[in-house]
Amino acid sequence: MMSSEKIDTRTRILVAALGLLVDGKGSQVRMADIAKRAGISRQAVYLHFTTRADLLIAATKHVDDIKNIDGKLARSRKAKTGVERLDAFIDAWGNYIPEIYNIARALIAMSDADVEAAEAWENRTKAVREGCEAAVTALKLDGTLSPDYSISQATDVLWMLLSVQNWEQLTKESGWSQKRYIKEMKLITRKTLITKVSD
Amino acid sequence: MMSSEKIDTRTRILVAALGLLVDGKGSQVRMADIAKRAGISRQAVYLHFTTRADLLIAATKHVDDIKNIDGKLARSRKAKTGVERLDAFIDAWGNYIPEIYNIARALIAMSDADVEAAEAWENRTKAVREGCEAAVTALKLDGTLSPDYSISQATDVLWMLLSVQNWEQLTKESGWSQKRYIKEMKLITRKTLITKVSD
DNA sequence: TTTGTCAATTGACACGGTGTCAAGTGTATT
DNA sequence: AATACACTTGACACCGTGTCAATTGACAAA
Repeated sequence: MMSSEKIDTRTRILVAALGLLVDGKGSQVRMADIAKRAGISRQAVYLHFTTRADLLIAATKHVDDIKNIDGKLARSRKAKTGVERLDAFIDAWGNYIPEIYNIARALIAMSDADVEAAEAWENRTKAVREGCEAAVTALKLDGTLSPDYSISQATDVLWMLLSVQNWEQLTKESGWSQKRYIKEMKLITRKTLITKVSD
Repeated sequence: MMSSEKIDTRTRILVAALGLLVDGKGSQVRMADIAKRAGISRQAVYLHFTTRADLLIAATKHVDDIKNIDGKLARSRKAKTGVERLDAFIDAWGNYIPEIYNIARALIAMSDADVEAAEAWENRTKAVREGCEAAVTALKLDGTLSPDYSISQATDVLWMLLSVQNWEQLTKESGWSQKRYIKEMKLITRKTLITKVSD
């Protein structure tokens, strides 16, 4: 029986889909392409996933498992001060974005056609928002959160700043390196969210 | 003959498309829907626009003409100081976003399937970027631009902050009012781009 | 009045992509 | 030998885009 060697067809499909999404033309990946890459018939894909959206959603979950985003985010929660925690969160999430960027694009593209896809993507962004809120709350507890904002408002702002679209714009349109993106985001969030330390 | 009264079919189509985009389900607007609303046959639409992308692009230009975005942006260029100019630009562009939001969505959605649509949208964002650059340059001349950034870097940041996606996230996801969006954007841009005046 | 032009109409169709269905094949299990 | 299961092949319905051909109706010029 061999526990390894023969990989689950379902995961082979997921891997194929991810492969195409990564080096492919974003949301233009068709069911037939995925099947071909997985080495099975197009129809067989439907034996494992009821719709394209279903498959895409499963693909993002699969990436989460492999890359262990939860673990990375958890580590950011251990930081002592609020500012350190903010930085750690930006490190964790900001460096995760490139990993899921292509799938994100596909999911976002499907979102206005497919409710399921929209919900899947919303779940993910909501999770990020929670991370933002936790970081903001830590700032508040330290007394370093800017008096301009309530926790909820500051969360809105941080969430906006750390959106996939902003990452996309800065790195893809403006040509920023990943390293620079992280560095500048830390700076911008400091400037906007953290109170002026004058003593 | 009557110069008015009988409106150009082409514009009737554009108006129909815009109407559907505004109160409709974003990018889900079909050629048949537009034709129906314009009161003509689906095929007749193709007598005026070669493709759906073509129509959508023409629709954005039509909005620009009607709402006179150029005029509004031009006014922002008259401000005396750099900071005033930045505010005026945010007022002009930020308040224009809701007008084009739905068309923007449709255009963005088509962008990874249709090269023309992608270019049309890119042209528009490029125009916004130029506005950002002009505002940033004005700050630089005043000596109020933060030493953290070169003109080009500051433009990247401002451009990112004023993206349609950020407007969408803050107003649609976080529930900010338009008024608040404008107010907070002015604040955030000040905090990130403007040097601390300590004297 | 006839002729021509032009916008629009009707109806049919090709294409590409998703999702479904039915019948068949090969292989491992019992 | 019988059964179950994963997968295959081939056909097909559905939808939306874009195309084509033949027709209609109005208005203008001769």
